[in-house]
Amino acid sequence: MKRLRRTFFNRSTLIVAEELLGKILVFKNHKGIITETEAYMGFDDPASHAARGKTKRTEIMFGPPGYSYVYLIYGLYHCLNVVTEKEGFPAAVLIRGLLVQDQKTGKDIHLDGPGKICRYLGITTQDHNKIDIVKNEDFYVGCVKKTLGFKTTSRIGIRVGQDKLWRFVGEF
DNA sequence: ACCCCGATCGTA
DNA sequence: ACGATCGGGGTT
Repeated sequence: MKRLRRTFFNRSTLIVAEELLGKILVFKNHKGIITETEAYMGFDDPASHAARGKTKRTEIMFGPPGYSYVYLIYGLYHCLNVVTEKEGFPAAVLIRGLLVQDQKTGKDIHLDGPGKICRYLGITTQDHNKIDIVKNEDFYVGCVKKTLGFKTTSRIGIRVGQDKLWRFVGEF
């Protein structure tokens, strides 16, 4: 499958978040259609982990685009992001929705939530943080010709930064 | 060393 | 509405 290159991720995070809708996430033997994303970017976004500067956890968000950022939330769940924008500007897109076909049952499963996605795919901070998904053989985003319609809303699960409509929900 | 809190999810 | 569960990051 043709895959997204670094130039795709080296753009405005809002554009990347929107255009990731309908693309295919490939992880090992799994494939799924991305149905929901959120943007986190810059120093004026209080909901972003990286808004108050670089730390050991968030340094990947300051790095070059096209890398995974996987973090543990509430001590229980992992969340997958893809780093966006030029090196030095902290930004990433959170993958919140994925439509997969279960390999045992053949049934469609809508993984609606970032924790569910990582749990289903087996993505962890320990094993899958800071991976270059532009180069990796079994962790990348594939191109798709179709683009989905979408809506924007405020982001889920945050207390600050709710004024920004940076959640992108695909219509499929 | 200590404390608070969180980009969630399942159950009630 | 709430508890589970733990690492990050700021403060002492």
